[in-house]
Amino acid sequence: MTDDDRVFKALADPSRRFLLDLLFARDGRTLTELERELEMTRFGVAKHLRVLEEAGLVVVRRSGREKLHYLNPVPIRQIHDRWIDKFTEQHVTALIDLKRTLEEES
Amino acid sequence: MTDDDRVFKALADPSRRFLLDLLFARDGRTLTELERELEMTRFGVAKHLRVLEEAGLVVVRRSGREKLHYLNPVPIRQIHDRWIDKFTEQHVTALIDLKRTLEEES
DNA sequence: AAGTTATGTGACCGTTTGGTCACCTGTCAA
DNA sequence: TTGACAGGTGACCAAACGGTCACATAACTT
Repeated sequence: MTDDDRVFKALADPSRRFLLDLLFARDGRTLTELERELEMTRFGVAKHLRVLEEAGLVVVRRSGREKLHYLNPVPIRQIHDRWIDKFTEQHVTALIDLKRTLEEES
Repeated sequence: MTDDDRVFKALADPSRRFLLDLLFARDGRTLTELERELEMTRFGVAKHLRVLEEAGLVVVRRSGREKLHYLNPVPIRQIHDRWIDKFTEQHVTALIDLKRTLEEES
């Protein structure tokens, strides 16, 4: 299993993406804290966090018996850079901004 | 199955990511042309392309009996924007550039 | 010390997924 | 019109994945 394989496999599950959303909104949460937000047993959440951690999408810091989880944006940016070059980036961001503007008007 | 679910599921397979790499290098290829680059039957490749197409990562244009495939960068950019805000983006790109520089020196 | 809180492990099971095959449709060229 | 070429469909099977459970370890509290 290669590094990037771990990253994409980790992102393939909606529960794990939701965990990233939670950490994007607020970093440094514990397993128990995150568990409350999902309709799933603690074991399930722990398993998902482990997958995210092994993919490098989440980094952890121990503090006593607690394990604090942080979002690591680097792998996400690398996905971006793999298929979007500097030149294309300008067009795409402009396109997305335009789309957003049009949707707000309607 | 939501839109973004389709995108992430599509990206979860290494063969499909390789197809995106091929189209990133050169757009507008046919199934037969792409098939030559993979060690897989035509049916397998067709199935993967279909998944990429349904996810909106690849768009197609018919030309007679040929089907030309193009890479669509928009969903990739949206993944980026989901977990990297404007502020963080600067730090992350700087970090990745630095990492690349250090690796080139060694 | 004893109870509570936070997290970790390995097994288990139903579902999904990757890849192949036999067979079929549509298009171009001689 | 006959054959070659480009692509599509539905069924099938082995392997991987999501989620749960019983059980276990470690740290804080009183």
